[in-house]
Amino acid sequence: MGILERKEKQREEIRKMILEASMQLFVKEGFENVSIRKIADLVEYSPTTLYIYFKDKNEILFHLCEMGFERMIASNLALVQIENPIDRLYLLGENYINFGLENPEYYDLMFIQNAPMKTIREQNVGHWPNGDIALETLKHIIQECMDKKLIPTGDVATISMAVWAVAHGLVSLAIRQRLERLVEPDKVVQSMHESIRWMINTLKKA
Amino acid sequence: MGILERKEKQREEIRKMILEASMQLFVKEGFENVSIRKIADLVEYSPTTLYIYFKDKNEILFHLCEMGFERMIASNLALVQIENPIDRLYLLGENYINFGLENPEYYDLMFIQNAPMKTIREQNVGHWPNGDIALETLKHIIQECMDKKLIPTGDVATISMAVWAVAHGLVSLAIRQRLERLVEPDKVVQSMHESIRWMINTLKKA
DNA sequence: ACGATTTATTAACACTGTTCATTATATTTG
DNA sequence: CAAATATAATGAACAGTGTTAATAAATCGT
Repeated sequence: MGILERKEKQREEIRKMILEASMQLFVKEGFENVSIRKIADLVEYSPTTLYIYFKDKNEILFHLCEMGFERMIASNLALVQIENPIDRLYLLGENYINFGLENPEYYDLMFIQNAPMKTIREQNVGHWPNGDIALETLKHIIQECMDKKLIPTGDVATISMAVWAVAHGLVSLAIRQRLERLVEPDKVVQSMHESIRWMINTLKKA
Repeated sequence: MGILERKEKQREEIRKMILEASMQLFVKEGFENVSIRKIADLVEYSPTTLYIYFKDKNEILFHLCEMGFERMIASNLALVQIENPIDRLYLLGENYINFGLENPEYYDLMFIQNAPMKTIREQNVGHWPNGDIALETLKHIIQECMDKKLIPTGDVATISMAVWAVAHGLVSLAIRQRLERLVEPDKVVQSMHESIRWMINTLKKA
C-alpha cells in the first residue's frame, strides 16, 4: 500500500503547490485578480488541471480563507498570557481590528465573501476548521468573564455575537470606505479603537 | 433653447429607463446577475449604447444603491412620530436590521460592495446624497439623546459609529451566513434583535 | 508487454465589461 | 432645400472570466 500512500502524498503536494501559488497571487495582486488561469500560469499547469485537484475556484478560495484564519489565530497567541479575561477580550478586539486593517484582502475572504461558505455547505458538510476555532476563542473568553462575574450573565452565544458584531461592523465598514462618511478619514482608525474600548467598558459596567 | 431642454429631458428619460430595467433585473435575479448585456436586452438597446448614458457599470450600480437608500429612508418615515429619542433610536435599529434581512441584495450594494463608492470618488466629488441622509438621521438621534441627557455625552460621530457598527455587523454577518456558526440558524434573527436591544439598553444605563 | 487507470491538455462554451470604428439619425448652418 | 455637422446607436472585437467534454500522454497493475 506504499504506492497509494506516496500517490496521495504527491497529490497533496501538488494541491499545496497550487494553494501557495494562489496565495502568492492573492497577497500580491489582491482578491479580484486571482484567476484560475493566472494560478495555472504560475504553477505551470494547464487551467483545467487545477480542476483535478480542486472542485472549483470556491474551494481554492476556501483554503486561502483558512490560511487567513491561521494568521489571525497566530496573532492571538499572546492572549494566553493574560490572566484577566476582560483584558484578554480587549486585546482580542484590538487584534481583530488590526488584523482587518492590515490584511483587508484576507478579511474579505474570511468574513465578507460568499465563496468560502459555499464550499463549506457543499462538501465539508458544515465544517469550518479554523473559523470555528477563532469563534471558540471568543466564546471561551466571554464565558470566563461570566464565570468570574466580570460581566453580567447571559447567553454566551448572543453576547459573543454582539461583541463580534461591533468589531466586524467597524472593520468591514472601514475597509469598504463607509466610515469616512462619519468621521474624518484620518480619525477613522482612532475612532474604531475608541468604539471597541467603549463597548467593552459598558459591557463591564452593565 | 427649448430644444436643448427637451433633449436633456429625453436623455434623462432614457437614463431612467435603463435604471428601471437594471432594478427590475436586480430584484428578480440578484446583484450578481445584473450585466450590461442583460440590461441592454431588456431596454432593447445595444450594450454599447448604455455607455452613452452611463460612464460604466459602477455608475449604474451607484444609482441602484441610491434607490436602495430611498427605500430605507422611506421605511424610517414613521420615526418622526416618536418623541423619545431613545425609542426612536431603538426603532431605527430594528428597521435597519429588518431592511437588511428583507433586502439583502440592496444591503449588499449600500454597505458592502465597493462599486458605488468607486463612482462617488471618481465623479461625484465625494457626494453621496441618500447615503449621507441616512447617516444624518442616526447622528441626529444620537445628538438628541445626548441633549436630553438620556445617554452619556461624548463625540457624536464616534458613538454613532459604534451603534452603526453593531447593526451593520449583525446584518452583514447574517446575510453572509456567518452567524449560523455561533447560534442555531433558526435563532439568528432573534439573537440579532436581542443584541441591538442589549446595545441600546447598555448605552442608556452607561 | 498490454490493458486500465490516472493525469494533463487542447478546444470550446457561454459569459463578462469595455472600446473603436462605422453607420444611421437628427440638427444646424449656408 | 441641401450640405455639413453634431448626436445617437451599433457591430465587431479585445481581453478577460469559470468551467466542461473530448482527447492525448503518462503511469500503474497484472
